[in-house]
This record gives sequence, C-alpha cells and structure tokens, in this order.
Amino acid sequence: MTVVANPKQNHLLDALLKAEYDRLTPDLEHVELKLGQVMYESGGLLKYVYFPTTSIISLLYVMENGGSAEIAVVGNEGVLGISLFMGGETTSSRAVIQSAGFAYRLKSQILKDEFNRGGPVQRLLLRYTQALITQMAQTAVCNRHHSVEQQLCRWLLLSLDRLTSDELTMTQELIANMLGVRREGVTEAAGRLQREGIINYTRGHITVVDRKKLERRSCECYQVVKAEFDRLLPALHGIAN
Amino acid sequence: MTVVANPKQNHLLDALLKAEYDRLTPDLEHVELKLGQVMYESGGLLKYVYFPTTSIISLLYVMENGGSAEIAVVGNEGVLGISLFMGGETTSSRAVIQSAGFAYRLKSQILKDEFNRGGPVQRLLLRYTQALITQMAQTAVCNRHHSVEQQLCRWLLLSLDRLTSDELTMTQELIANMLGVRREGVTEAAGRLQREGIINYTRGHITVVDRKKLERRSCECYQVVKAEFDRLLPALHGIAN
DNA sequence: ATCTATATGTTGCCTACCGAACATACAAAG
DNA sequence: CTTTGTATGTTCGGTAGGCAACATATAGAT
Repeated sequence: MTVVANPKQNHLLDALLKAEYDRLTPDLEHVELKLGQVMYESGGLLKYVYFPTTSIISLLYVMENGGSAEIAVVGNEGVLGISLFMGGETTSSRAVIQSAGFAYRLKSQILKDEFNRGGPVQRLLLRYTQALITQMAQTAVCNRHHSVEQQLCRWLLLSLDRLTSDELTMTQELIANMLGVRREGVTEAAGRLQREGIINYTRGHITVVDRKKLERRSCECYQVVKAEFDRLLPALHGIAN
Repeated sequence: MTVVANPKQNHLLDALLKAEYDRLTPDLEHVELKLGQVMYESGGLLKYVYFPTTSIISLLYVMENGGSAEIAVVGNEGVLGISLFMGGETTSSRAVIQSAGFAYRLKSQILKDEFNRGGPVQRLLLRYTQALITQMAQTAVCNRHHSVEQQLCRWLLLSLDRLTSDELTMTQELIANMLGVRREGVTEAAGRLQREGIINYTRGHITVVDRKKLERRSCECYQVVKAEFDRLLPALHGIAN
C-alpha cells in the first residue's frame, strides 16, 4: 500500500466543499499515532482535534475502581474532539489509540472558528455527532443485553469498517479492556470463532476470515450503528451536505 | 402546589436571554403528558420538540426481541428532540413518558430556525446535548459494571432531581423495563432499600425517605452525570450562556 | 363490602460471567 | 538457538441475574 497520505482518506474531510477544504488544509498536520497512546485524558483540555485516516481511536471511560468500558470508537469516518464545538471543552472519557496509524490534526481554535461560521461544516459535524450518539446509545443497550461473544463480533466489525485491511493488531487483553469484560471471556469467545473458521489470530494479530459469518454471530447492534452512520453520512465527496 | 404554569420551569427556557425568550414564547404550547404515552417512535419524524416542566421522558431503545434499555432521561433540565437540530431528523430510540406531568412543546421548524440563527440558543442547546451525551456514555458504563441495586439507586436519584416532590409514581415492572432487567431483580433491590428505611413504596408509588443514604448506595454514575450537567448548565436565568 | 385487576413477594433452577491461579506456548531479542 | 516477556489456554469455585411458575396482597371499581 503506497497510498500517499491524503486528508481525503478521512470521510469528514472528504465531504467538505472545496472552499472549506482549501481553507482548512493548510492547517492540517499529518501525525502518527501509536497503539495505546492516550490522546485525551478525562477532564483534560483539547488542544487539537484529530481526523483519523488509518488509525482508530477508542473512547474509554475508566471507573474509580479501575474498571473500564468503551463508549464509542472513532476512525476514518469521524473526528475526535466533538466536545470542543459542543461547548463542553472537555469530556469525562479518555481517548486511547486502539489501532495504530495516522491522523490529521487541527488546532482546536481553528475548528471552533470554522464551526462557528455556521455553514455546511457545522451541519456536517453535527450530523457526525448524531451518529456518534447512536453508537453510544447502542453500546449501552449492548452492554445490558448481549453476550461477550456477540459483543466481540460487533466490536470486530466496527473496527474492520474503519480499516482498509482485514487484520487488526490487538491482543485479547486489550479487547477485554475495551469491552469491559475479563480477558478469559474474550479468549473463550475468540477460540470458538477461530474453531469455526470465522477468525484467525496469533499473539496480537486477528484476521477476519469469514466476514459474513461474523455478521451473523454479532448482535443487531452492529447493523443499527452502521445503518445510522450510512444514513447520516453517506459517501459525499465534496458534495457539501 | 398552585404554581402557575410557566415556561421558566424548564431550565433551558429559563436560561434564554429576554430577546430569544420573547421570540419563542408565543409559540410554546403547554401540554399534559400521561404516563406511558409514546412521544416519539423509533425512526419517526419529529413534529414537535418538548421542554418538560413537571414531566420526565425516558429515551428507550427497544430491541428486536422486545427487550429494552433506557438510554437517557429528559426532564425539566432539558429538551426532547435534539436529533432535530443535530440534523438527523429521527432517532433510533423511542421516547416514553416516565413520569406524568406537563411540558411546553414547540413546532420543530421553529426551534430549527432559532437554532440556525447560530446565537446563544444554539450554544445552549449544544451544551445541553453534550450533557446528554455524558448521560448516555455513563449509562453504557453502568450497564456493564454495576449491580441492579446500584442502578436502581442511580435511576431514582436522576428521577428525583427532575421532580419537585420526593415521590414518584412508577411500578417496579416499569422500572425494570427502563433498566432493562427483570422485575424480580427490582423487587429484591427495592425490598432491601425499604427494609433499611431508604425508600418507601406501595403499589406504584415510591417515596424517597433518606436521600443521603440513597446516594451512598448508588454507583458513581449518578454523581458523574449530575456533575456534568451542573458544569455545562449551571442555573443561568436569562444570563445567556 | 366485595370483587378483581394488578402490583408485589418468593422460590428453584440455570447460565454467563467474575476472580484468581496457574499452565502453555509463541515471538522477538540476545 | 536459547532466553524471556508476553499472549493465550484452562480450570475452579462463587455469584448475580436470567427464566419460569406461582403465592399474596392491595387499590380501586362495582
């Protein structure tokens, strides 16, 4: 893959009209994000917002007792740092790199100014936020009702959709952290999926072999979230919105 | 309580500047909402938005198999129908009256126009949305990690904060639906709380006797959500925002 | 005052998941 | 090619909460 880095790898940036795109590009910085890197700490200030291209960022809530749970993920379909333009300045969750890769970052103030122009950029960002809300809501439902295996499938699918390859670099321990379950639970579920030829993994590398079957093993939550993203953010290449 | 109905009973309306408040009031309709009434169906269009004054509305996701889970609640601190100005037009959740009472409703288009002016009303609504997002995120965490009893406490506290009285009209069956757990689980937890003199209930009426103890029995989620609402929406009476 | 719908109480069994402790086995570095 | 850190496998007992089936009690209607 010798694709030259390009802001348009991020769907939100890609959806901008030429005028806005040209206004923002000079300020976009291409940065590499390492696995496990903490982008935002709960309660911290947002100096930059990030538009992932090949990376995936996980929004994680860490409890007082150290337990954790993933709230949502942000990949090339979105942007990290919505609380900036929502007016909160900070969030109560932590943002961690779930899958190493690249992103374009932008100084907070610049995005804020752009947002406050109130034009298509604002509308686009709000629609994205709405999709993210759906993801969070569905996570709540999923946490309540679905088995570890179903959730693992959902999680793999959501990750897959945000990557170009069908392999993800991710230990079961880390997945367990994201899902807020024990590692053993993930091991068992993953073992089952492997035995049935749905996935394949070795020490931190998971390859999805049979995506169709994976979808069938997942709970409805994956489809609900995906459908909502597709509805709110269909592929619009500079078509405004 | 012979308080004359007043839009300012809703904190968002109360926070408006005089100019905006005067612009909107002529279009506000005072309506009564009955327990169990469905305000929005999943996927439906939003004809009105609602600013509760004495009612509480529950955002509920209903799964394919009929199971359900509450995503968030909306009371006198907020507004039902954020997806309107977020650009989604619809949501994937259902909105049900959890506690009967009154609300002011506004034709969707009017709020949308006001939002699109981009002034303080927009900022206020976005900050509210941010608080709501926190509530959803915390619900996800809570569903993952906390016991039925802890969740019941959190739920009672959140409801209490949105009412003027310390009594709520609500069967255990309904609470169970909201929390997405079995009724028996609620019965047990409620029984324990009653035996310890924290609450008191009889056939659909729950009275909170010792709020302090209730807070101690709740998980951290209640405080996190409350703190975020207080931070983002402190009592601002027409102070703009 | 009685009836009846409905809210609450209770019990037993079952499964998924937790917590902890430990065994194995692979990959990368020396 | 061996070492060693780390990822994965497995097992055990414990428990919360699921599902089902039923008992009781009370508010409100007649």
